[in-house]
Amino acid sequence: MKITFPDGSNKDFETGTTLVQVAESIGAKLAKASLAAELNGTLVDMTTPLKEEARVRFLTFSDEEGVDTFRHSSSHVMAQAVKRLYPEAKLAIGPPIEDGFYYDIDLAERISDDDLNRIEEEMDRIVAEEIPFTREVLPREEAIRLFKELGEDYKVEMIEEMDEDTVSIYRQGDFVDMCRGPHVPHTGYIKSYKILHTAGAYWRGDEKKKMLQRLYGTSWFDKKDLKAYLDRLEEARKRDHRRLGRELDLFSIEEEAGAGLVIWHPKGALLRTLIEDLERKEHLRRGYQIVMGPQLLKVDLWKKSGHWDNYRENMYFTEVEGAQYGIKPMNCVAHMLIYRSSIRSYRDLPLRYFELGTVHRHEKSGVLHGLLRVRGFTQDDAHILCTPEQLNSEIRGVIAFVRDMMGVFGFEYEMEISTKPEKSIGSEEDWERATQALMQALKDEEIPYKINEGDGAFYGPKIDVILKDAIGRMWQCATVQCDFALPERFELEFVGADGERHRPIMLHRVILGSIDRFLGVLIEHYAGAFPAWMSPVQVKILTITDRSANYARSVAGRLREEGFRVESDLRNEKIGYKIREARLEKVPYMIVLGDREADTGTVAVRHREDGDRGVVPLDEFVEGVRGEMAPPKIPYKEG
RNA sequence: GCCGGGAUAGCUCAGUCGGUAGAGCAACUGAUUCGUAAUCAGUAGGUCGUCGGUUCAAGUCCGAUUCCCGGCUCCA
Repeated sequence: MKITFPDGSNKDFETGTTLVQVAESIGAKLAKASLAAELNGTLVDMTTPLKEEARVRFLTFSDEEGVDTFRHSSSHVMAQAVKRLYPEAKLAIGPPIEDGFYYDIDLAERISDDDLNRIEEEMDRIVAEEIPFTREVLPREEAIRLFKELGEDYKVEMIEEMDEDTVSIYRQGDFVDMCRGPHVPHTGYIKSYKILHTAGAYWRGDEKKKMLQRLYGTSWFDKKDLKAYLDRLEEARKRDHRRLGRELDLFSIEEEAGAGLVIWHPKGALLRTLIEDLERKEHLRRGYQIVMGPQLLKVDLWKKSGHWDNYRENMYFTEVEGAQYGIKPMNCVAHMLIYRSSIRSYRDLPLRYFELGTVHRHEKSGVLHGLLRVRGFTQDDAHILCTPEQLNSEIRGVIAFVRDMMGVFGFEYEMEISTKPEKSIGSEEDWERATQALMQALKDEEIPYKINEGDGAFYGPKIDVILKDAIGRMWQCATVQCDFALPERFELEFVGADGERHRPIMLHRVILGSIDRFLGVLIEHYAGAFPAWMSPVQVKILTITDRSANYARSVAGRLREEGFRVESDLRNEKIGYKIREARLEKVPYMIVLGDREADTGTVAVRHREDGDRGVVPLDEFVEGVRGEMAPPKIPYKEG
């Protein structure tokens, strides 16, 4: 029986040889590292005996499938430990996820953090026992009977909904789980793991269904990798924007003021202003017009826009002299009124209305999260009204804009297109054309994307841009949405070249999204060490002794004249202490001034990254850093 | 909103069995005038998230509530 390997080589084996034995014949190292294998394109266990000639690829922890297999087996080991300690526990699902795995368990008793240690101890025993994972294939009915006997109601429910005639199950000792597999050969593989925390999770992700207990864990082939991962989590904790926001005195969110309402302190407000100034400048360059709408609009207008019917739950309302008003959750309505305020010709289009609009949304209490999920935030929002012919180039303009802005901050991002959902308005052709326009725009700009079928807004498809925070959570920032509904509801029109009235198409788009959320991600991205142009304090002047105070004041004055943002530390403290504090504040440039510098009109420059840069004349320092102190110039070609 | 955990000085945290509140850092005061990540000494700082209950006595036990943390659902 001939077995062929990925490099094209092949070898003969007797029928019935297992994959483990095949791997061993190649090398003990490979056999030890192989977690599963791909047999003629299908994932199988290493214990699988071979019947006929085949192509084989061994999967180790450096293959994605190998990692998934390993973590999936880890979740089974954890589940077995749980079942040993809590025989009445019912198992739901236990898949691998990025960097780990989880298992959802239905158990009346609450699993506390102390219990996690007990579960880990039980897992240690299971690992030491090196229990083999064995696969069986049962007829569907028999599998249902088995899991009914075991009281595993969730497994029964899943099998009953499956189409297949047979079901594969895996056993490890007295533990049985329904599972597609594959698994590692035995439990002894799972040596480097940790149960991280518990959480609630709805059965099947449906908030109407029962809340189960989810145990999150992580596991690695190597002890070193586990430690590296736990260290990485610790590092991420240090760059958490909520922690840095307090340490750098950027913002606060206070119980007294209300949940999800951000209070920007001077340094944070300055940071925000710098970003907003850049945005205004870039929008004007790209043919947007800056507009501003009110914070409250009458309820009738929200009824007309559809928000009353579709978004009321998320809105705040107030009453003034008997009239009902809604606080805006979006900026679009005022923009509609601006468009409608005069007769528009096709020659006027596209019209691009831009607003740094502060909106308020009533978010459920459990979802609030620092700056990343709040109840009041400012969007860099714009509504583009254009003809159907202009749609493609307008979308491309937005995509290019997103790319340019993300480039400024060095962000990696992912793009997704969300298509027509089940509940939607508008004609089939409109949807098709809009979706094609979005796809074509991404193709034209050579940006890869994935498709989220049926995830679009009810009024149109959208492109979403997703950024990651410090611990890998994904946050949506930029979005481009086609909207047919609002132009219709507000009866927007333009006079075409044919002299007839036509309906414009509207693009709703944000580039950074919520400025607040974006800054949260940005703080984590830079770990608080912002590039000089956006650092609230760009230069901190540190004196060696009181004697240098006057010289320090004159240097500070000169730098301020240059437009640099400067702070001075003239306290009677040792220089090491002042440097330490300035470092913790993550100020990009420190200038150390003592008698030597005062006598020669020089400054001793220290940078937060590379330390002491030596002594230079003040003018030389100014010219040397002028470029990085100014907001970046973004390359932009019109058209 | 749901599940679990939590809230003690500006920050990080300790506080035993219910018996009158503790540390380090920060702050303030004084001394020190110092050359690239923490000088020394002293002082002050708390309605223990809030409201209610049990008790002779509550930071500690019970209930409610607000907010926070980790997830789920939802989302910029």
